[in-house]
Amino acid sequence: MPELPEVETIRQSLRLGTPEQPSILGRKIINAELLWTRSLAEPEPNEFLRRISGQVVKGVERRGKFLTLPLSEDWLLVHLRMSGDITVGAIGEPHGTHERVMFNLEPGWRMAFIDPRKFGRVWLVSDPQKVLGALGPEPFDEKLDDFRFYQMLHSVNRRLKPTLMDQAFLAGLGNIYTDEALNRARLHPLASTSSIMLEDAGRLLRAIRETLQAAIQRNGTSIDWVYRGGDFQKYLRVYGRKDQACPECGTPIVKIVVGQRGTYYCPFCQVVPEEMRI
DNA sequence: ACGAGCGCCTGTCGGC
DNA sequence: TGCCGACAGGCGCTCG
Repeated sequence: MPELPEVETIRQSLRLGTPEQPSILGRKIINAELLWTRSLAEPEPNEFLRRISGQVVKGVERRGKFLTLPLSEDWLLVHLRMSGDITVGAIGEPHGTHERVMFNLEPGWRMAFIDPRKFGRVWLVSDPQKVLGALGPEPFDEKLDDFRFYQMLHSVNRRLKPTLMDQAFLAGLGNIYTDEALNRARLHPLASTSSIMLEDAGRLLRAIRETLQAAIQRNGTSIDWVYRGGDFQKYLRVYGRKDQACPECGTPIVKIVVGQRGTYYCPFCQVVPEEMRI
């Protein structure tokens, strides 16, 4: 499920609460339960359980695809990877099937880290930079302007899509929104970063921001059994739409593999890069 | 510096 | 119906 818009949606629901559940802000963590040990990245289980008990949730923030919760003493960091989710419910309600870490909160609530595929990870650290330090800029960072983005693209020499998905380059894009943004910007996923003109870079940056903003407004994308309640899947232009008409020109969407990931694009709007033509 | 391949996991779907 | 491979929103590692 989770790329930046889905993590942002979860962040907002945890921070503000919903009609069914309260905000976790200001709540004390009575204790935690580790139901799948490998979901914990660090510290060791015993230290984790001891250290987290009694800490208060001071904030609910996000950095890239990480959920970052400042606690009274440490930082609780969560990465949902492919199938993670976080829910809040009343203590005493029946347990769900894929709960991996449970946080019991005062008074009578619990926050569950749920993760069917078990790829997600939780950290409890005093210095979040230890985990987040290598991340690239946030897509909405005001200091990130067209020229700076152009410079970034020219500081590497690789294919556009793997570059945009590299969290050290830019934090937050995953497989879906990269394809969507590239389509919006009319750029081919295999185009070389060094072939990008300043105008292309500006268009791509705007496309990334518009795509993410629209997805956040729809509460993210829900596909298959990994369901969060968002409905941006109704507005996807290319992702998962092989052989269907491009919303811009009607040309059937093509699926290829780039960096081992399914990649969808319009062969008419997103022109095959110069260097790949024979 | 970059890309391919693989491991980590469970669930779903399409084809036979 | 049942089985089996392909595939899935991510990322870290090794090896060329």
